[in-house]
Amino acid sequence: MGTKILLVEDDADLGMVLKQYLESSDFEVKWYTHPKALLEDTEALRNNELAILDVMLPEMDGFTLAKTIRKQHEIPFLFLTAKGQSIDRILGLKLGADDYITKPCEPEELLLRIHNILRRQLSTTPIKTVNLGAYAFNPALYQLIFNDTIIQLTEKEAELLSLFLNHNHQVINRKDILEKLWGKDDYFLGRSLDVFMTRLRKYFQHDSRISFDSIRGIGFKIEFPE
Amino acid sequence: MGTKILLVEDDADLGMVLKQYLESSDFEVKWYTHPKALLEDTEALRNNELAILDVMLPEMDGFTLAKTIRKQHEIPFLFLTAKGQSIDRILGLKLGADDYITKPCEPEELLLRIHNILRRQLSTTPIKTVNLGAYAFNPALYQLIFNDTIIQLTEKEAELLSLFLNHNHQVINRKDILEKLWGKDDYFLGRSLDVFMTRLRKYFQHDSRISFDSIRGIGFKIEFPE
DNA sequence: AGGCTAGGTTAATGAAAGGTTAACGATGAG
DNA sequence: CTCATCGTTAACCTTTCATTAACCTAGCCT
Repeated sequence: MGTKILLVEDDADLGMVLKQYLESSDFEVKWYTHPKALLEDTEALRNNELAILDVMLPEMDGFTLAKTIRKQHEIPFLFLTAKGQSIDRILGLKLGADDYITKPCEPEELLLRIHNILRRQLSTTPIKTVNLGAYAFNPALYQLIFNDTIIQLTEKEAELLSLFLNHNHQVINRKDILEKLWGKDDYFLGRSLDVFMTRLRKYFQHDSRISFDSIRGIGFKIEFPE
Repeated sequence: MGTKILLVEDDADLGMVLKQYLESSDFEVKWYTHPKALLEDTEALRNNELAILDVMLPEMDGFTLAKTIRKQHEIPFLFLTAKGQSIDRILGLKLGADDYITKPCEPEELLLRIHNILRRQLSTTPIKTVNLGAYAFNPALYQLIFNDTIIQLTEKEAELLSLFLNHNHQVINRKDILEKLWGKDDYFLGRSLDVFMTRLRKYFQHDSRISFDSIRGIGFKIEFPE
């Protein structure tokens, strides 16, 4: 029994080839020719582990489709792009394990990327929501729950919080945070980080067990209750 | 200034292009045309955060190079492969964050993969501490641990202590200390050093085996238990 | 002994890091 | 086009730390 993969590809020939190739590599493939067909198939979205999306699709491009799906489901994407096509938007999605590959692609490369994603997936997909003292956090939906009220976090807030969750009880460098979330480290981004720290602290002010202590010259020490 | 990257590429044209492109993207790039040159530059291996290796190199291919470096240093690799080249061996390396990209590559794709690697990188760096009698010292976090309590040192205190650790049982000149930590030696910096000595002595007052004895006119004699 | 200097100690000072709040400007939805 | 949203930048304030200053003690010389 193989891993279940969703495939959205409008070109009938390519779709068929991919499906057969992946099936021969021991995956279970469900193939859609229209983005909408996948969106409506919520059962499939819940039970599959990877979605391969063509970027050029009728009605709705692959990135938009991915973004729409992300609002509800936590599933990694592998995008199929034509050579030279801009991939800036992948950076915008940024949640987790996504990757992309250019068409036409080597079969082995496709398999490698799929395996990479699944490998990362395994180690990084935790529970749907994490309990944080008096709070609960859903990383996929950027939501923080406190006393039955939902606090909708922004993308960066959620990313930062997710990063901290993976480093509970640890000290984490400013520089590492900046590299990881922003890709580089300069003065202004550092100030930006400070602004986000203030925001996170405000969200968590009602549970004194949760703290983000600053360590001058180094970074922050993260504390969440077990 | 951005993240430091090592690049090994024997083709002069491509090497130069890559170096310039990455520098324009705010990375700091050190470029080698031969694998050996990198292997010998241990200082660079310690202080850099990502190595981009061409797979086809003179004398030693990129994978072998990576494997050799891995024995000593923990650094993620991004491999440059020609299209169609076998990539099986990348799977063999298997250590976490590595990735690869096929030449010729889109500039944005290169940046994307670099950022992906750096993003994943953080979670895997371990912490190490040195035992000092009744104390333990973590140089990376500037922390001194004594009886389960953490004493947060400042940057200069930690630097000074680190210097002393490298000269256990030895006499060390005032002048050398000043040159090393402050870059120069004048009257005021000397007094500053004395202030730091007082502080270090206070921190370590609970273990009599640890001492920083002054030797008039010369410097200090450092003693830590083994 | 007394004078001189190196170093010990503590407190004052100024610069830089970080905290906080608000304004700005890009982006995207309606 | 207008409005809302969100990340970034700006401005201002607080805290921290290295440096400087001031005063004190111990060693060394004649």
